Amino acid sequence: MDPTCMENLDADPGIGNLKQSGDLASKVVNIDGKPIRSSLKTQGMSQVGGSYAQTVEKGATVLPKDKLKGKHINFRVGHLREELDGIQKLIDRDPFDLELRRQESECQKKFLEASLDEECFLKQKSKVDWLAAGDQNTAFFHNTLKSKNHRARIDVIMDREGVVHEGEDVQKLFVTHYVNFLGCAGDVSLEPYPELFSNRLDANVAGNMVRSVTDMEIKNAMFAIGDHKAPGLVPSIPKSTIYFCNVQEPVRMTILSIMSFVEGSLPVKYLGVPLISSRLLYKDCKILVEKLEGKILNWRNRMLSFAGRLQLILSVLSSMHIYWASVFILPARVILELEAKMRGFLWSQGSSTSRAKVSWKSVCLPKSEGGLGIRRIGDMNKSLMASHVWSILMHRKSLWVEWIHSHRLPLLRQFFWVNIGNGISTSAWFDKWCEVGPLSDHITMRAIHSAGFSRGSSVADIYSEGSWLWPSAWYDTFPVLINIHGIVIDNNATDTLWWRVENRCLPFSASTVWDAVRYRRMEVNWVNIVWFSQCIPRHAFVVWLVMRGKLLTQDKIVKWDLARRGNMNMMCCLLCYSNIDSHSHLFFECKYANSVWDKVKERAGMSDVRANWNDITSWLCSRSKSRSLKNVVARLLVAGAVYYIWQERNNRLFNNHARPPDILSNTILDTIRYRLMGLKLKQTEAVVQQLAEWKIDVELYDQVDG
DNA sequence: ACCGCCTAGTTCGCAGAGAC
DNA sequence: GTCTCTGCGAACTAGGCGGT
Repeated sequence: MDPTCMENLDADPGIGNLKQSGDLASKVVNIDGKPIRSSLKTQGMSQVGGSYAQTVEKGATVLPKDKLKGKHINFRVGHLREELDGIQKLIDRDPFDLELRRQESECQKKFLEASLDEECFLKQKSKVDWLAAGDQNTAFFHNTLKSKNHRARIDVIMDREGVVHEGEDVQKLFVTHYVNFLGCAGDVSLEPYPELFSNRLDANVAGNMVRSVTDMEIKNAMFAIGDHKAPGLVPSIPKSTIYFCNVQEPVRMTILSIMSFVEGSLPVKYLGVPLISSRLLYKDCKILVEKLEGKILNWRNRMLSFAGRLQLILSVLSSMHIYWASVFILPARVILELEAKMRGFLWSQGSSTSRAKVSWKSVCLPKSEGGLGIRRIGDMNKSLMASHVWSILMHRKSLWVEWIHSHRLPLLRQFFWVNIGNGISTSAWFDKWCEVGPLSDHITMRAIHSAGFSRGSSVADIYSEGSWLWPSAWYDTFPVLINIHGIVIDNNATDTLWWRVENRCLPFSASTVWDAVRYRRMEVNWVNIVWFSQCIPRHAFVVWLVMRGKLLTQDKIVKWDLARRGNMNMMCCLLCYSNIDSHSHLFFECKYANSVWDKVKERAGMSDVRANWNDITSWLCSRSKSRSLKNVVARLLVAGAVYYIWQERNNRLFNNHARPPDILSNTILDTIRYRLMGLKLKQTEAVVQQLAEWKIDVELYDQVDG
């Protein structure tokens, strides 16, 4: 055994502890194979990973001879690693060099193979070493043995009086303990003393207690439990708190002494939301705002793109308030602040340096209507509240619903549509069951009463045998009644309630309600060319801004400046130095932008399209439904060109950093090429042809069947 | 016990100023 | 062009107070 072994053991914290045998804590040292690893280290082998101890336990497998190349393998791994490092450094300097990329992947493959060989070899080697070193009279062997002894030994023990025993005493203490525990020689009769148990069961009852129970008995017992009771449920004292409201002091004290619950005080939280007796105030949900703020603060230091922030808003921030919004009607101020925080995060990552480019109202439209698909908190709140209203109208069984029905209902009825069945449960005057709306909108209570009906009349009460029972004079007084046609009363069907939006009866859900109450706009035709599954999100975001005409271009700044100061600043497009920049100038009338686009448009199949934003978008829109690779590529390229030209413009403006147009167009093409390489495509003839144009090796692809 | 009056606290809508 | 801040009045509610 290598004499340096002991030093290495010391270097390893787990093993080093072995020396301090007096230390109680070190008694349970875990050696799990570390000595072996240490011994391998000393023989000049680098470790590759994996547990050597495991391999020892699993038993030897014989490796083919060519795998056992020893030091040669080790040398090869080191060499390949250096080579790989070198190539990667070169790639860092020039990320777009394709030859280097190819070399890297080749080298990486070789490196992985070599490391695998090395690992196999070392595993095998460790088994051989263990067998050889195990039984020899070496320091390593004795150390291992010593540690095993320590692990199984008790040096100090405390008895039940709290006296600590050490050394020899430990052994004695154990013996006396077990002598007492197991009992002494003497009376071993199993008959207890008669006075030990005063109450005894007679043989009959005792027999009953141990007989087997039938399934029928279990069933009967279960069904005997009340519907609202759980078997064996008793209030838990520590988990329960008692709250008083308007209770006099002596009564309160008496109740407290009987119940032995702890008295609680409001405000208290239940299921994560505050339990309060009055309406919800701003200070009750301030915590929600603070939570959101905390999240944003956590993300502040990350460099996130607009698209990244949008994703966080959609997936994290937008869901934080949902639970509260489903329980409470949130105070307007809370909604206002939550949205202000989201807004601030989206546009300026929590700091207040930059301003919103698009109004929040528009941002919160669905993507199909030109927004970003964020939902307004207020709208969500309304729609979630509506699900409570829904359970009221559906008479869901609950105390709360019953209370609402007796105290609060009459105001809400008119908003819902009833399909008449037998007409019994529908109010003739207040429910909406015909196109003209609730009849109470048109007919006065006085008229209803003088015609012999009452407030509570149902549809069934005013319709019989195919005709209406109201006086014919009503048609003169309330001409709107002429529009009400006969209805079909089906005595076997009950009246059903529907959520009705624009004459369509929909099944109820929070999202249909949200869709009905939210702010809406005309659908935009460009949604599919901005947002599609293969899009590059940060490109898409800039294109979205362009589509809305909201990039902060010079023509806009000039306009405000004119309005404010009445003079023209000296501005010019930083790409071509001739005109001031504007959306139509940048995409792609500008000489610079045009030459960038020129190199790109051919690949997009848009050589014949004029380099004008309107022409380009209408060309794309006419193909926006298509999901063929050709059209996806065109959208990707346009978005890429827009993104990089806008980036270039800003780089020149803020960083004083300029690139020539062909660098830009190459960057665009490369970026799109990498995107294409990451797609999963069905390999049709057209796809193969497209990929060949991009010089993408079809072999590299994850193939998708069907 | 019930009613009306008053106050404090709150939200809402609106408008204008100002910042970028 | 968008957002924030500010101020204003209207409207509402809870709770206190005093009178009947």
